[in-house]
Amino acid sequence: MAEPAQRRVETRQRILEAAGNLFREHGIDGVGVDAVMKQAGLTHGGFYLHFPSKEALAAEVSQTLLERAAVKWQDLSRNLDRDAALETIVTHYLDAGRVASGHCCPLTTLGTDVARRTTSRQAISGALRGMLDALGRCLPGRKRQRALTALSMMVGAVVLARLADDAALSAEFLQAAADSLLPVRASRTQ
Amino acid sequence: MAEPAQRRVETRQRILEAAGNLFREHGIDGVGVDAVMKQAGLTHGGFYLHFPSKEALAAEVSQTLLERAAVKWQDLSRNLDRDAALETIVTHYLDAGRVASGHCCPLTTLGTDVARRTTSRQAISGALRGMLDALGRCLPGRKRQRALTALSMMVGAVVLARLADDAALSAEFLQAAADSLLPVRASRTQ
DNA sequence: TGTACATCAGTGAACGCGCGTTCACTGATGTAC
DNA sequence: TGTACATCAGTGAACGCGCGTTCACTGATGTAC
Repeated sequence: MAEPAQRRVETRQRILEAAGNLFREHGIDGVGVDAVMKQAGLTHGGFYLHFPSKEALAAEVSQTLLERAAVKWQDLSRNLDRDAALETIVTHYLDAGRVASGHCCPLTTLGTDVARRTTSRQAISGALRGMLDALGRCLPGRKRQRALTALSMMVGAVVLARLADDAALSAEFLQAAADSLLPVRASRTQ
Repeated sequence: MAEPAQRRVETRQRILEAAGNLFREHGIDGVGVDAVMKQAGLTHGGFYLHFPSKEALAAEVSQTLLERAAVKWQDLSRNLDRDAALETIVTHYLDAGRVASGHCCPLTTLGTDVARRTTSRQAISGALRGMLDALGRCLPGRKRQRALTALSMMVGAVVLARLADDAALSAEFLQAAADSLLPVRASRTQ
C-alpha cells in the first residue's frame, strides 16, 4: 500500500536525519545539498520538493535536534529519581564514543554555526530553557545556578574534547566533567 | 624612513588582525578574502603577497590567537598571587561586553570551525595545555581536575551565552560561571 | 480484468553567482651615477 | 642636486570551480471507464 503522502513524509524524514549527521560532523557550510541527498539515497534535484532552501533545512535540523534533546532530558528528570536521571543525562552527554563519532549534542557541533545565523535563535533559547529546567530538577541546592554551570561545563567539555588532537587529553576533559558533576560516582567510575 | 621590509611586516600584521576579528565574528567560511583585505585597508589582489592561501591564514589566525591567550594566562599566573590571577583570567574571559562583541576567546568562536580542519590541531592542543597549566597554578586542591572543569565551564558558558538570543539568559550563564569559579567574590560581585 | 490517462516523487543536465586565486600592470620608493 | 632605472607592495580585471537552485523530463503508482 504505502500511500504516496506517507512515502513523502518518510523521505523528508530521511533527508532530515542525513543532514543531522552530516552537519554535525562537517558543519553546515562543509556539506552540500548533493551530499545530504546522496546520504539519504536520492539525487540532489529532488531536494526542493521537501525544503525551500538549504538554509531552511539547516534551521529545521538544529531546531529538531535540540528539541529532541530537551524533551528527552525533561522525560528523564520526571520519570527517574534525581540521581539516576542526572547520571543518565551526564554519562550519555559525555560519552567518549559519541563525542568522537560526531553524534553528539548539536550545541557543541553546530553552536557557533547557528549563533551566526538569525534563523531559529528563538527556538534554540526555548530548548536551552528546557534543558536547564530538566537539569535543575535533578540537582540539589541552588538549582538554577547549578543547572547553568552544569550545562556550561558539559558543553565546554565536549567542545574541548573535540578540539584536542590527542585522545588522552580529550578523555581527560570528559572524565573531569563527569567526576565533577557526579561526585558520588567519582571514586568508582575510574 | 620606514624601510620596505618593516612596512611589509606591518601590513601582514594588519591582515592577521583584521582576519582575527572578522573570523571570530562571522566564522571562517563566513568571511571572504576580499572582506579581510578591505578591513585591513587594502584590495584583495595583494593578499597572496602575504599568505599562500585563505586556509593558511585561517590556521595562522587561530594558532596566534590561542597562543596569545595561553601566554597571557601563564604570565598572570606567575606574576600575580593565586586569587588575583584567577579573578583576572575569569572575569576577563567571561566579560559580557567582549562576548557580545565577538572579541572573545577563539576557542568559543572558532572551536568547531577549527576542529573540522586538519591544520594546526597540534598547535591548538599545545595552547590548551598552556591554559590548563596556568589555571592549575591558580587553583587549590586537585589542580588538574579543577583546571579541566574550570576551562570547560568557561568555554561552555561563553558558547551558550552567544547562542542564547535573550540577553538576560546570556548574562545568567556568564554570571553563574563566574560565581562558581570565584566563590569568595560571589557575594560582592553582583 | 484490461487499457488509457493523470499525478507527482524523483532525475540529472544546466544555470549563475560567489569567492578563492591569478596575473599584467601601476606607482611609489630607493639606488646609481 | 638631478635624472634614469630597478624594485616591489599593491591594484583591479579576469578566470574557473563549487555549489545552491531551477527545470524539462521520466517512470512508477493510482484512478476512470
